[in-house]
Amino acid sequence: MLSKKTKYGLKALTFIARSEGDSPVQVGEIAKSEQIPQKFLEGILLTLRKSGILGSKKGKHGGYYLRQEPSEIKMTDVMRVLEGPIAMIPCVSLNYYEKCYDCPDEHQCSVHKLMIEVRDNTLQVFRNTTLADLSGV
Amino acid sequence: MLSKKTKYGLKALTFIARSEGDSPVQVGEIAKSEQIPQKFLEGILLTLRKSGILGSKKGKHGGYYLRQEPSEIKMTDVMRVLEGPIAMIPCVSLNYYEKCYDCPDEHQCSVHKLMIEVRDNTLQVFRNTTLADLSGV
DNA sequence: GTAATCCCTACTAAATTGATAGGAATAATA
DNA sequence: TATTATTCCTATCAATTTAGTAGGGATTAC
Repeated sequence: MLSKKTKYGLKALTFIARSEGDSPVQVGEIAKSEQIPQKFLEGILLTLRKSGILGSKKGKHGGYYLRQEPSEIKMTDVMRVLEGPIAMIPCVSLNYYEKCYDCPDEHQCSVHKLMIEVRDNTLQVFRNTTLADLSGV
Repeated sequence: MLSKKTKYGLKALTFIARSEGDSPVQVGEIAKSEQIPQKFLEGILLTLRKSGILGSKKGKHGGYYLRQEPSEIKMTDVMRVLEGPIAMIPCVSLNYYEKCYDCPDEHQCSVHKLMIEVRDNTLQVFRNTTLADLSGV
């Protein structure tokens, strides 16, 4: 299941991409428009900022803005920040690999083989999709 | 993340497929060989039996067996029984559709569009993979 | 009748999720 | 300088899910 965090994060990014203006976009504005609990969204945008996807401006008239063009922001990066590893199981994760304690030889593991395929297909989608595709910008 | 339940279930099915003999395969045998807690595995195999993928024989010399040839057992069915919906979000689920309470028009939702693509790609993998592919039988 | 096996229910500890609360730090502006 | 609006940070919490354990009933082979 996609977490609410990821869902809200994607919606917020889309909203920001569509609000391309001079001034940054405020959390309250996004929260209200997308029906997301504001305090929850605050934390999500903070995560996105710390990961380098968003920039922020503090204080009055502050808010968030994209650090790159929407067409440069790939879903692989966004999803890894929000949802974590793309692989469904650590033993096939490119970025968070971990051996299965119960698997003597993973090249003979049926689950491993299947999950490699799922991962590759999902990766292909995320690599070929940018925020521009999501937001229509 | 793939649950342990699903991982164990897939390994057990693979084991049973590879043990094609006259007599059914016993839980204890699978648990020992695949390093799965036996009581936990019992419940998983029960689920697979109730869903019609496995058959069982009770009593002494009892155990579990496949109801179809491995090449007839599709991953779509297995995954739905073990892991639940294949879609990452209910609003793109074919079998467990649910509207997002916060989404006025899902055809304009960026998350929706992305998750449809992921779902289609994952479905393609599961539709084209059978237990025979997993077990090499 | 005994032993082995599946079947079923109930329980539990730990982790995760989806928040909420309160306030510190910062910046614009009157 | 004081006020206000905003991001930033930490802590807490309730509900749910996950992974597993426990105990015993029902059924079958021998």
